[in-house]
Amino acid sequence: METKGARLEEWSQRIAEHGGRVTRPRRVVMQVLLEAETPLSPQEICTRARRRYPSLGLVTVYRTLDVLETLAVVRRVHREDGCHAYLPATPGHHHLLLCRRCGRAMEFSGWDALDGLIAELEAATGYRVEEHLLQLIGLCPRCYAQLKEGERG
Amino acid sequence: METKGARLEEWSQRIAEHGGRVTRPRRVVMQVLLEAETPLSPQEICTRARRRYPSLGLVTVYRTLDVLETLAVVRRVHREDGCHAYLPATPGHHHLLLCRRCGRAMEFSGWDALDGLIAELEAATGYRVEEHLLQLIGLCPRCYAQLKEGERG
DNA sequence: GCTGGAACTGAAAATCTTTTTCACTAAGGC
DNA sequence: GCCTTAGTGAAAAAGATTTTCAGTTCCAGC
Ligand SMILES: [Mn+2]
Ligand SMILES: [Mn+2]
Ligand SMILES: [Zn+2]
Ligand SMILES: [Zn+2]
Repeated sequence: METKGARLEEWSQRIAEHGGRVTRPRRVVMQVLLEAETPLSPQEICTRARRRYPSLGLVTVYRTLDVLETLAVVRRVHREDGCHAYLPATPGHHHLLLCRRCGRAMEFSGWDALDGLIAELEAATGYRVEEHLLQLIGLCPRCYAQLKEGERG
Repeated sequence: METKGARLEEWSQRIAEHGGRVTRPRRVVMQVLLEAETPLSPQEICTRARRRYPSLGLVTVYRTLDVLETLAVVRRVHREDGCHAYLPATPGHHHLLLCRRCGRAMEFSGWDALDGLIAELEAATGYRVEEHLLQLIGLCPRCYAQLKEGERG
């Protein structure tokens, strides 16, 4: 498993390669994202980042998220109650497993049995499928255990 | 296949059962949704509905969408460029097939080979999966044909 | 059919979120 | 270290959604 520091370094390099500058505000935003246990909204990112760098502007958070999204190192999470929370993205195509109780998110892949199903659907409908969005919502092991306990009393 | 009128009637009944009133503004919003070829934003719904009922307030569109979403007769579509377009939902659990060119959307179901895959994932991760969001994005047959034609000259 | 009262409506204002503008700052190649 | 230019933060603007409120309309009960 990759350390936080290594990923920060990696993201910084990606920004530089892309012709961008690695500034202090950007570094702080990246750190907050990398340390988060759950997806965070721009507002939440700003609040947390200001604990370390109080003069940070919310505008810069938005701009940094744009950059990171372009570089595909962060991903947006879609939920019924709002779709503007961001998560570090491991490279490549991934799906998301979300805990509805604690908010924890987990990426997974290597699961493209989905591909066979998509092929079937293409044959049946005439549609050409290019990409997909798959998110599973439920309970993480920890929250599931806690809820079962609660039921007992 | 169910007619538009029949579905309007059905939605109205659902509202009444739920203790709500079937008012003229609500009926107009429902009609617009039922006639749409693509998912529509609240703003778009309002514009179209005003052609028939000019005094309609945008607020009422928001409120009506809330009601219809609660009754699960409309569904929100999630896209990278925004997640606030609404679509009539056929009852039960469904997935979405979206055309990235013309915007047309198509629900599909009866496809829960996905269930087997979810069971595997639960075993592997310890997560308990309760619901999921699956949207496939690509080209509808019509748009695919047109694009291929365009390539030729 | 009327009527009374609660549900619903639209305008305006308030609130939130995101984008734009602009004068100033600081990365980082030289 | 210096220079250029990308990036920054404050403020304002633009957009989206929610709240408030006085007036209207639906419809259950007569
Ligand atoms: Mn996939
Ligand atoms: Mn399904
Ligand atoms: Zn979404
Ligand atoms: Zn199409």
